[in-house]
Amino acid sequence: MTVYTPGQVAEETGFSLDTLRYYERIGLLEPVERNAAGQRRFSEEDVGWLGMVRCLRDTGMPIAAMLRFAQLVRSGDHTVADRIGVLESHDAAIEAQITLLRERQRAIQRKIQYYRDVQAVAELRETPDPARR
Amino acid sequence: MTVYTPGQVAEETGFSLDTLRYYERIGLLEPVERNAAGQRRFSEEDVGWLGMVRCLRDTGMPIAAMLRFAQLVRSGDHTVADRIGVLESHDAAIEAQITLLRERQRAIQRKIQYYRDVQAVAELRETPDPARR
DNA sequence: ATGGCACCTGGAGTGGGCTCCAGGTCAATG
DNA sequence: CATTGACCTGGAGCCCACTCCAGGTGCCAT
Repeated sequence: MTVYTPGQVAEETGFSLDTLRYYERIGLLEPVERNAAGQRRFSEEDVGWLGMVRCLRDTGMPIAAMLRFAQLVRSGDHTVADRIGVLESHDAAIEAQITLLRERQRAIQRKIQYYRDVQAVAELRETPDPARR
Repeated sequence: MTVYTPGQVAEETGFSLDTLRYYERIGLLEPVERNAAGQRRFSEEDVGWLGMVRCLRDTGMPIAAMLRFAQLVRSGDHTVADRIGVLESHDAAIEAQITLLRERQRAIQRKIQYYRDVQAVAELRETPDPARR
């Protein structure tokens, strides 16, 4: 059974040491195993769960919602349907997020084009008729 | 020249009255015109700028960056190239955001599929051999 | 044995972005 | 002429998600 030091986990998951401790404190992570000196040793399972947390966080799920999901995961197999429900609705939320992002992006791109046109006109003014320069 | 009351602007832009006042306070909005009673009357231009702010906010631009952009807009035509630069790099940031979101979304969808498989196996266990029920 | 390093704890502090509040002004409506 | 409702101000408060800190432990290499 492989175990990971806090430093390794931070490296792998991209969470800071402080964030890892914070997640454990608030119960997003179950109490992590310790070695004789009291230092954390993360299991494969911990690291896997942190991967899930990474996905959910990066897609905008608030910590409170992740805590509820964590509760489901800990409550055993009879919650599998509920977990699917949570993830499906989050999947839909991500889709909506992307749709909005694309919409706003198009508006910004139109603005860029507008500024380019403004520039082009300005240049025309500088050299109104190339043939006559 | 049409003007808009705070309520109308809130309605149209989706920003709350408090947020509109906050944006003016921090200088994201230039001092808004007032009527005789000291109440705000937003111009078309204000509303247009708020549309831009909406786009930038919704796509994750921090307020500090929007303030810098606002400065460029106010500094006159010679900043058009800079504005294009800001918007282009923000456009790229949005693209990156969407790419990450899609990546995470795929991982979540794989997880959903995994849970569905777990469920299927569980059902098999309940009725191991349909022919023999 | 001495330094350096990775880690530990509880608790306080930070930053971003609003959001709320008390107490007040004005204009229109019943 | 009293009430209602939309608005005003300055300032405090809030929520989220970390992040930092002081003071301490244990282990390893020089």
